[in-house]
Amino acid sequence: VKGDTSVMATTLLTIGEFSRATHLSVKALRHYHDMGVLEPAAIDASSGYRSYGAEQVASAQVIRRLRDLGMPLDSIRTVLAAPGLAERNREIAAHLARMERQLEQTQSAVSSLRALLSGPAPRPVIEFRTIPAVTALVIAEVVDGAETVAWGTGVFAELEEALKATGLEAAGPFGALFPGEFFEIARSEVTVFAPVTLPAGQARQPERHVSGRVHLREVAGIEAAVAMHPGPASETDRTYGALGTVVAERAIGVDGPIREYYPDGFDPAGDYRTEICWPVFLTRSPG
Amino acid sequence: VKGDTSVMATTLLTIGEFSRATHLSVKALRHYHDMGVLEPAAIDASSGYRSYGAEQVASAQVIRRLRDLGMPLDSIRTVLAAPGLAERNREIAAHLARMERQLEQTQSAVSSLRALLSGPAPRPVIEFRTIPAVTALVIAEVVDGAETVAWGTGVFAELEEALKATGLEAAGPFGALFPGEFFEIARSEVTVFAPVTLPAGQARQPERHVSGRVHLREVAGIEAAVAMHPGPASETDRTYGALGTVVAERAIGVDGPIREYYPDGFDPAGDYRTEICWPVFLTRSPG
DNA sequence: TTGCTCCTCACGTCACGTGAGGTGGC
DNA sequence: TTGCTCCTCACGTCACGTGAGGTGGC
Repeated sequence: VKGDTSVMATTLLTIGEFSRATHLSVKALRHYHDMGVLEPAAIDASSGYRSYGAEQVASAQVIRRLRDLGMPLDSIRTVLAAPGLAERNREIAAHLARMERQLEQTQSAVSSLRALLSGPAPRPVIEFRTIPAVTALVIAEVVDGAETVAWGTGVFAELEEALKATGLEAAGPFGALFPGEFFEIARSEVTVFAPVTLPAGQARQPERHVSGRVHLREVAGIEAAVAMHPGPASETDRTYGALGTVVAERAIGVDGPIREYYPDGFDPAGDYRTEICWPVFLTRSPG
Repeated sequence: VKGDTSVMATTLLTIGEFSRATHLSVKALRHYHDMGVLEPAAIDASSGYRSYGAEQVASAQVIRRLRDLGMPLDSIRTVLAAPGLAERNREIAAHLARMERQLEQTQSAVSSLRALLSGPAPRPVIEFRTIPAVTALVIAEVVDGAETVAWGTGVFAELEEALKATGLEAAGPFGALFPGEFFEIARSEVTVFAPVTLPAGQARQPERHVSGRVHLREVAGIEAAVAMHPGPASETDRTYGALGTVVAERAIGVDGPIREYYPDGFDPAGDYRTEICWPVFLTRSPG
């Protein structure tokens, strides 16, 4: 009679049995209860003993796999509570995309670690230069350090389109501005810009919306220590180190944002160079 | 004169300058100081201001990359303090190996998550069976959950060799015993065994050392609920869930270790089946 | 009656981030 | 004199693990 499932609505398991059936630790199961991720089917009023329904094994397995993938409990709760498949899959897809970005970062960390350990870098050539102000198509947004590369790809594409749509003439390679905080707290407003030549006679206006996220405005001129990094922007750390050192030695560093130019364009998949400009206060004619 | 590096032994940077040059946050740098991972070149006695030497930029970059790879600060300290290249590379290689194992686990989690979400599993066929005691070549060690698969590969190879070396006749597929704790706390003693037939007339001894980690001893008989999982041992969770549920419904679960058999051998890279045996107390003739 | 399972706090872990509250140099 | 940089606590985060100390059912 015990095995007659047509009579018993639900088979209840103790937390220990449930732990062995799902390969989740008892401590983890209690934690999931506290966090509202997986509520026991029943709780004994006097003893506090938890009981789990046999049909909860499926949910527990999903939780275990999502945790194996590093998904936070908050997201898992959302996934399990999702009303439809669409919302559920969206949350999971978003997490897998995060993981993919992380994997890319890991791969780049491995390769630059190899480079770092293979010996000292060739000292980059550093020159001091005055960079004049330009008018530019500009997108500025607050960005998280880890997402900058992915974000940049979309932003450069949008600038490219705006350049075509407006018919403005490009006046040099694309660039980007990173405030000091960007490196210190890995999150701040980043400005990406495409310098343009205004048609002769057109007056400069203070700032004008163009389309989507794109505005037309002036990008200030600076004096800077400049070095060309031979590889993509994701691995510029050695050149940053060299620049920061030289500026501390030979000039007065000032507060403005650090600037990068991408003379070969910006293509996360391919190879391109990155010109790094570290703002300084020139006290004498450089050379 | 400020730029004359032949006179100045070391250029010192403030923590802010050093932060911008290395892309490490000020908070992180202070933490690395507290942890003894990266000591500032100088500390002002009255103000407590930290100063970093320009040549410390290189170490900081290594630290940043190792942190990007998830290496704990303790290991990083070891790497940086390593007297020779050999020791340093050993530590890094060990970490990369850990990462590789983790990546494998992630990949398996993605694929079984896909399976879990693609709908309910076919109910496995479960039978109740009495498994007799056998004499076996045995290796037993305390193992961490995450490392079980890698550990198993070596262990099975060693058992295979011992089987050849002793000339004993195999008496069925290789198996393994997992105490309940193994699933509850993901770490405990795991026993792997190769059943053998003793030559006629040879008396059974209590336990005998054979070679390396291999012993010859009896593996106890049990009564068990048994199900064949169609895939490798790393993705048995659905079958475990079904078995745990059925045992709770239809039998009295007992305390002994859970047992797995590998009738197709054990090959982490390839495909093989896993037979799972959940110990029960049979109260009536099963059928 | 003795183990065994289960319970609830409370605290530890790890690598920082987040304020609070205060000081020194240009 | 006013910002700006830097300082030191102290506490928060996240997903549990690790005891301590105690209770209920066979």
